[in-house]
Amino acid sequence: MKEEFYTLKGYKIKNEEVLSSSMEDYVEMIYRLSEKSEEVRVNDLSIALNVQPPSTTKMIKRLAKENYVIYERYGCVKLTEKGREIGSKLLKRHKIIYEFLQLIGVKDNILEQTEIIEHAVNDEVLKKIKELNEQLKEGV
Amino acid sequence: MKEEFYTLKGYKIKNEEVLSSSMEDYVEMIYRLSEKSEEVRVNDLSIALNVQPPSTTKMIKRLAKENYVIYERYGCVKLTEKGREIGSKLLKRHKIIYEFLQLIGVKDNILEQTEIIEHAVNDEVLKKIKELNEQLKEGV
DNA sequence: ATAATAAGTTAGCCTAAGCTAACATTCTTA
DNA sequence: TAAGAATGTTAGCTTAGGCTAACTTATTAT
Repeated sequence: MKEEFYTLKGYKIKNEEVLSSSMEDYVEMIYRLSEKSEEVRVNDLSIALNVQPPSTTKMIKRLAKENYVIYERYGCVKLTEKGREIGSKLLKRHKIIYEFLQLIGVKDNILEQTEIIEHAVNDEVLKKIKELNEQLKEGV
Repeated sequence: MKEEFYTLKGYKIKNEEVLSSSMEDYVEMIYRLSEKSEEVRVNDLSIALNVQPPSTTKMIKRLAKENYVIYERYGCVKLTEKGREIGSKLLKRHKIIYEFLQLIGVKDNILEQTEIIEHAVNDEVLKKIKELNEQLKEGV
């Protein structure tokens, strides 16, 4: 089997990935915020993601067009069933990566590293890391 | 300490990262190719990275401007000292991630996953994963 | 030595995802 | 209930990093 290298962008295109990293960030955060307050608004999201409101508006529109959220101007953001499923999956993924980093002894910027790495792992890798976490916890 | 979330792009900006993921891909590949043939040309790189030649030309110019490579039109690409150091580091990083994925039993698309994940880990995480690899190899 | 081919460059387009400035809407409170 | 504050939207800019089409330069083979 020939080795095939791609630039990162190349993989994105090649995989016709459903959600971009940014989209994932927004969906994951909407999911988080939904757990606390029924009302998720553009402003909350912007603050939570350290982004300016126009960026959020733009992304929300896109997510709405692709049926991850329901939204109407000046209203509040609600995940669709599809969005909720993905959000839940993304949050689990986040927690697994976070735990992994803790278990291997990473000390600095764990949250930041989690946020960066989580977008990079596919289902199989995530599953293996999850199993590894269990092993690491046993062998305390 | 307050939790701070950023979108991926947010981290990129925040960290004023020296090399973007794409730049890393190019430098790493130039380094790889340099190991085999003294002559690294735009075309070789384009093929190796699955990218069209104009993309390579553009990136090479950028890398030259930022002193990672030396290049003159229609010539061949050479890493500077700085570029070589980084290339070597990137290649090591690649190998560590690749080995990690093998060790935890990932079977599908290991190379692709490596290429994606490698850009996401910082020095500390890499060090911890490297140590973990050693442990995992011991406990065969 | 010239014609054909291969390699490289330039110009200009596209998309994603940020941003600011300016405007619109909604909420709050005197 | 009207004014001011807060929130949200629109328009349009920016940058990175792809792409194609068209052109230029270099190499190879007759």
